Amino acid sequence: MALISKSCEYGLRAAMYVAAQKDREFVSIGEISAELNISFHFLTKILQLLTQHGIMKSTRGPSGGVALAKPPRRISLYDIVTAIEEGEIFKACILGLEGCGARNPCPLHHAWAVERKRVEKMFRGATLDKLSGPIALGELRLGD
Amino acid sequence: MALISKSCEYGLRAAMYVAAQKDREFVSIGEISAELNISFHFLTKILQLLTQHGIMKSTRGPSGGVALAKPPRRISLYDIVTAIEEGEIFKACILGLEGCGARNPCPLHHAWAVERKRVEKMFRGATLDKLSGPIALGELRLGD
DNA sequence: TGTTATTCAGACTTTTATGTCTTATTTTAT
DNA sequence: ATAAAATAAGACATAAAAGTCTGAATAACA
Repeated sequence: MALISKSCEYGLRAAMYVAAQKDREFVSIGEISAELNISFHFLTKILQLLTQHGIMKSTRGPSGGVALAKPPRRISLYDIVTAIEEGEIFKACILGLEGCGARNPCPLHHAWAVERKRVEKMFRGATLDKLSGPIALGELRLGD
Repeated sequence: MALISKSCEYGLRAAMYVAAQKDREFVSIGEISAELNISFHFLTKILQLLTQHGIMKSTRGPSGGVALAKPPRRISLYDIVTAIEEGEIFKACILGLEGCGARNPCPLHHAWAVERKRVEKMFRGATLDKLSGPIALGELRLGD
């Protein structure tokens, strides 16, 4: 059940990694890719999406890297997912039918609408400030 | 949020279509593909998976086609999904981490485990007998 | 000022998912 | 028997996702 794409998985993990580095602001993409075992160039493109969406910021040159562009409590995993995934991710019909909705529903519409909403809430509620502590302490893992 | 693959969407829709044909047992794949607007050869391969898993049965020749291999109340959308999708679809970590579990969890493990279980229940509870009536009446749609 | 470490941009390649086509096999009916 | 209508099997093609590579731009520092 690949709810989200690899790009998205990587973006989420990277953002949480940055958030967990409390004493530093900018973290290099090289470090993130090495620590989380994600292809450097691929990750670079994903993080560029996040900077373009105002979720992260970046500076080049030595001691450069990426950093959160906003206070961690104002960045949720929902923000990250919607920045990376294209399309109305939390609106789509589970059977892929166009225009599936309360009027003209597919057989799973009503049941799925409930679950979809719950998952959306889960992502909206998961802000980086809540997650960064346990991650920094090693209680929650982002890699192997 | 493509929870399931296209193959899976097609397989689910096709099975529900067959279940909704109360007065007939065998339905040709050509009819299903035309009615649901799914590529004929692609659908053929998907339905072969379902017959190989004992969910459907098939006969060749004129008036042949595919039919449910079991009473509709004994076929759930969960059965269909797990027959088509490979891997432990309802077990996977949302961040794609190997060995994510209660011990050694990813940051989303606990929250996601709850939702995942609910979605699994939704699929398990959705048996073809419950869905076929409203579909046959045109209250629930399977295509455009 | 030059060197180095970094992100940025985009072309390119590989892999996986999706879709198409052709040929064989089976079944029914004439 | 023969023809027609269907599934079975598998090769082939296309599209999308994932991953790689190269060069340019930028920033820090000696």
